[in-house]
Amino acid sequence: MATDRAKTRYVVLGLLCAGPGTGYTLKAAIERAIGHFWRESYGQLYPTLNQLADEGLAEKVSKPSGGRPRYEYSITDAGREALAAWLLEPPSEVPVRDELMLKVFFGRYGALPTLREHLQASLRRFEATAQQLSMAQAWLRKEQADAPDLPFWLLSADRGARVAEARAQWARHAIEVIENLEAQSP
Amino acid sequence: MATDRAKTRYVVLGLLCAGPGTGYTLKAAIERAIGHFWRESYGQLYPTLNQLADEGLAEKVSKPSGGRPRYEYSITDAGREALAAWLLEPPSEVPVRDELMLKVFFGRYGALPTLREHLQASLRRFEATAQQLSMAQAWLRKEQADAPDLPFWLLSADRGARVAEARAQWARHAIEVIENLEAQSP
DNA sequence: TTAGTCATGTAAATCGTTACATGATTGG
DNA sequence: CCAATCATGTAACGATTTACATGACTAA
Repeated sequence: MATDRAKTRYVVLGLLCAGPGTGYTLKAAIERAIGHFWRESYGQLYPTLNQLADEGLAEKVSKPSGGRPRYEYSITDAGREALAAWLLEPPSEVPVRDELMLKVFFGRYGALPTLREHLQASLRRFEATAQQLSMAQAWLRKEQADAPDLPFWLLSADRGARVAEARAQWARHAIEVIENLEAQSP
Repeated sequence: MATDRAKTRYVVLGLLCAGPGTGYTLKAAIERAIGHFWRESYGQLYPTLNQLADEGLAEKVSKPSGGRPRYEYSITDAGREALAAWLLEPPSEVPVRDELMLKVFFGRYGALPTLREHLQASLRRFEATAQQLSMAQAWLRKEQADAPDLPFWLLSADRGARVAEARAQWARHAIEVIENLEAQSP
């Protein structure tokens, strides 16, 4: 019974709107398209797919490729309705849990050089994300120019890029602050 | 056995470094000080406190106030060591799961006015957070001017303010985009 | 007197990751 | 032939939330 805290269902239904797919291809699609704000594991994905099929929100069709078992899922009308209903509900707040920030906040009880290294590693990741999402936007504008989903896809990439850029700027500032602290104390 | 994916332990240990507290006051401190990047429930907090006491990382002392039971916890040397050891480890990546973004990404399958309302509600929250954290920084500089933790506290508030500001700017842009789409289609 | 705050916990349910288990196909 | 990729799943464990249960103190 659709516990409804489980959002995996809607991720799957949303992606199936763009066309049928297997557990494997959906996993790849999640990483590629929404990986900057959502992730799923196979352990979550495969049971959810079977559950959606049981509930009639998706249709499961065996499409073996070679000797390999393969199940393709497509969305049903009931599935589209379930997705639309969920889209109407106000989104729940982000459950924020950022371990880097914890280590910054409690920074005084650790070693400054280590903290700086954590920050530098994070900065590299933030920069990579920001750049990757900027490129994604350019690619979308060029290659998906007439997809009806385009504005929504652009918006999500844009949000990712902006947040990553803000995080990167903050990290640069933080590294400076820590370096100053390092210089002041032996 | 310190499963070590459980970060609640370190949140508690870190806060106890600033002085002893009860489960209730720690919950309040988490919300006030690190609520913009971390949250805990009582269901997590109280068992963790007892566990830390069992392991000798915190000391539990009964301090009833009136007829009311009350347990004050303080950090031990072993607790400080455990915190310091954890601070050395590289932070794990943020497990990102942002429901608003999911609703934006799948926006085409829902109603535009509803999406706009979700965005407007989120914008208000982002603006509130940004403003609140800016004020927190000013307050910290004034009232905690000589706390040795000051730079670390400022850094975390700064990160929250920057990210919230970036999100707010994005939300304003997103609302515009959705309004344009609404104007274009009946 | 009543609402709000202070205060501590447990139990059930669920959510989610990680590790395990297996094996075919494809490109170099 | 070997590594990477395609492909599906389960089991165990652990993390986390939510609801429940209880009750004293305090200020308006």
